[in-house]
Amino acid sequence: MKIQKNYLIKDLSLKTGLSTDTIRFYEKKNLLQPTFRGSNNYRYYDEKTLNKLIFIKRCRALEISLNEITYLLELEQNPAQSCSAVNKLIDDHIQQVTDKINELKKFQTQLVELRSTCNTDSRIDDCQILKQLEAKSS
Amino acid sequence: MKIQKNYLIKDLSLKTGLSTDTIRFYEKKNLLQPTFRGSNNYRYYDEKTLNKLIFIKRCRALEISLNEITYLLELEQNPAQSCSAVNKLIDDHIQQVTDKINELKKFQTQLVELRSTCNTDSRIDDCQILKQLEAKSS
DNA sequence: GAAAACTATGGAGTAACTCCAAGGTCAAGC
DNA sequence: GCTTGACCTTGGAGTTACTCCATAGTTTTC
Repeated sequence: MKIQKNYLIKDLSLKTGLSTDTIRFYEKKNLLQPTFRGSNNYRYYDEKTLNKLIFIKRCRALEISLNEITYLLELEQNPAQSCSAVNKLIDDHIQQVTDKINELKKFQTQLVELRSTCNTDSRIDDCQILKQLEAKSS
Repeated sequence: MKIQKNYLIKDLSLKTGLSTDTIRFYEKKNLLQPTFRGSNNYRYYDEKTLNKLIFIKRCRALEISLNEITYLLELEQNPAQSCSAVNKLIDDHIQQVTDKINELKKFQTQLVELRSTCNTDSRIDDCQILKQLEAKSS
């Protein structure tokens, strides 16, 4: 026999490290609902919602978007299905992260090269960095 | 003797590849102003603004923020000053990019590891990916 | 019985745009 | 002269994932 605990929003906040604002924001985005509202209109939550929030937090820590999380939560509703969709989502996300890393590395290279063209002693009107960023229309 | 050309916003758009919406947006953000307004209230620009837009576009291509660009444009107003502030801005920006790359690499590693725990044949309720993202409260 | 600590709602602000609607202007073709 | 199309204007909403604030009601603590 399991004892059903009810949590106020602050309890969830303390247990998850997410702010109450964030939890209410997730509700507005339809990621979760309070189990019920008290007569004072306060939100009350159960253990399941706590676990859901922990799930969301772990996903966010991997930069998985709220839309992607919504999709994962939907998938969890069909326990008998193959988890290929989960795998695909993670694969896609890995690809996104990889693409972003490559893009940033390109910027990094260009920036370092740009930076190397100037030394601190120059005057602004002689700054090679600014010169290179400016137009060479001819 | 230099011939002074006037451009409409569409001309700048075609020459820079930035949308007219973006150019108006930059104006709202105080990065630039039209040289004058016609009697029809149309914006007219000169060559200097065109060059400024090219400058902004090149900075944006390196993910330099509009705030940082504003600062660079201010620095250009003082040609006699040392360009150490420019160097510092670029150095800081390189650091930001580097930090972001490292963060993403961490995500990448964690995601690849997470992904490796599951194969496509599993059922959702047996999916190791979801299991690991869920709470282990005990 | 008052103050502190909680709850609620709604709205604004962040970054850098993009898209849209409603309406005015201008040049070309007939 | 008139229509058509391609411009131009402004203002506001939508995107992502929150965060912060004001205002107001409730509950707990001293």
